Amino acid sequence: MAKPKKTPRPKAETPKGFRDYFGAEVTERAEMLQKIARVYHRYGFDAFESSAVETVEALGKFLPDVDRPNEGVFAWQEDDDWLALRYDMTAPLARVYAQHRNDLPNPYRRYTMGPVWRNEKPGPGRFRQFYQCDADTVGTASMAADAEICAMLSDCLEEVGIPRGDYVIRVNNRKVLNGVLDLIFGFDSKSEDAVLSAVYDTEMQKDEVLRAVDKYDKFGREGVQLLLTTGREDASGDFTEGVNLTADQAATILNFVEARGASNATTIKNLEDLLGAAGRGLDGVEELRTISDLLLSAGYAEDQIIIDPSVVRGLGYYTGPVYEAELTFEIEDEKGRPRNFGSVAGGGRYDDLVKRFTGQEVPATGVSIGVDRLLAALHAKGRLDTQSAGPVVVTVMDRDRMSDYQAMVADLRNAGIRSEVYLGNPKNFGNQLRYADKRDSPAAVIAGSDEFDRNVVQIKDLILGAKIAETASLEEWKDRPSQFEVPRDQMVARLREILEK
RNA sequence: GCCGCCUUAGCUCAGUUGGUUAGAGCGCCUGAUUGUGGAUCAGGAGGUCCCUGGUUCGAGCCCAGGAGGUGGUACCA
Repeated sequence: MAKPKKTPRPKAETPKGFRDYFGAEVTERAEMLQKIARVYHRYGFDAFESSAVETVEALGKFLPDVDRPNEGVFAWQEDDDWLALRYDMTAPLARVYAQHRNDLPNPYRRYTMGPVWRNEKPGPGRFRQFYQCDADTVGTASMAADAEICAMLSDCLEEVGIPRGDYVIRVNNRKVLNGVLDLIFGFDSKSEDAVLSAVYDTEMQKDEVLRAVDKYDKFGREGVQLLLTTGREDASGDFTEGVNLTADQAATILNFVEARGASNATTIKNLEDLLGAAGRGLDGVEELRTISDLLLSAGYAEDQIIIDPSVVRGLGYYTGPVYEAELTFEIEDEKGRPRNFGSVAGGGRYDDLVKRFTGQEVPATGVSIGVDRLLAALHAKGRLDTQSAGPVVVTVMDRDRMSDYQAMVADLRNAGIRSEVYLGNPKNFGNQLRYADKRDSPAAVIAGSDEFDRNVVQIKDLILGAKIAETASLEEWKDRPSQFEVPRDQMVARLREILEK
């Protein structure tokens, strides 16, 4: 006899960076997705859904290399192909558009929602699987498309319960930032006479500058100043290399980042003044002016959508306008410290993404709403009625009358009332009410032989009962002030009254 | 990836200078009440003190290494 090998029990745990969603968490998100989708639909976007798995090749430059095969994405090899879970909705859209471009209308406008996956270190409120809800317009370079996206984003936020004034959509333009960098580095690296290695170094440095500017929100002027010049030490004593710019160069950049004026018109004027005669930066400013004008005439005020030169949105694939939605109200974390929620949505124009597939430049612009973050923000703010209504529980007094109890829930269900018969062991009656309590049931139905003989049921208002219990003495409590008797044929009507309260 | 902090019951945490049987609150289960949620009272279950090795007569406590968690930071389509 072989020794029976004890197989270790599997640990019941969610993998790191993932989580489970129960009851109201699922329905709340479904409702939010539906609200956002309705706005997108109203704006004329078409519903669309693609597979969660793409070839790594189609997803883009993030090829898993030999050393770090899973860096960033969840990828695996199948025969000779590398496959991966999508990490956003935009890269799949570029693939789909390139693939079906002959059959799709032009411009193509679609919205889509679903989970995306990122294989990276999870943080507080940051998971490796999360929901996004995207809308994009592919095939037009018109700034009207960008303006529309911003307007729609504003509508979405208000639709899900964030009133005007509690959010702001900040708009910037990559072309302006690049114009600033041209100014700093003294030449356009794309020109003919540029030395190749110098171009490379400069481009690297430009990326680093963008990264530093992106942290303006987090570290403030001083922090970015340090990052741009000599480097910065964080709270834990870790040191981040600086970009080694001169103080003058850093100051020029910071002047742009802080160029926001009291109104969009002032901001635009500031940007023009700072850019002087420099080339491509001014194109960007002109685009910002167009977007701002379009939004103002569409009725979106500058307390909702503002031009803010400090918006960067990563290095990314963005080529023109970029947008970011931020919640402006303060929330507190578990320890009561005020916390900044950061951005809940973002997007921008990416004119080169489809080109990877087709070789032709296809202008496109779109937005992505981080649904989980938005939900978390609403929760933290207490703007979500978390009280999920449980079912009416029909208790079991007499197991031989099961068919009568089933008839009761059938009546309730036919009347549209969420209800169920207690299916656990009915021996201990107290447990049945405790169960109803735990389920957040609004009411329980009670009927034993006594009630059946007289063709009545007891209805117990559990919400009222809980309220009474807070103050009542034992004797008052035992008196069952929240319970009353009704004829069987009035059960549905009386329960409906309770539910409507 | 880098830096810091942490790891004892389902949860939140005590645990003295290294000392014998590791505790509390909350939660859970049972009963007082087999036809009634809360409160109260009585009782009960629940532990690989993260792992491995070392020091010691003796380790939850000291030392070394590892793992996991967490906070910051870096990267982030």
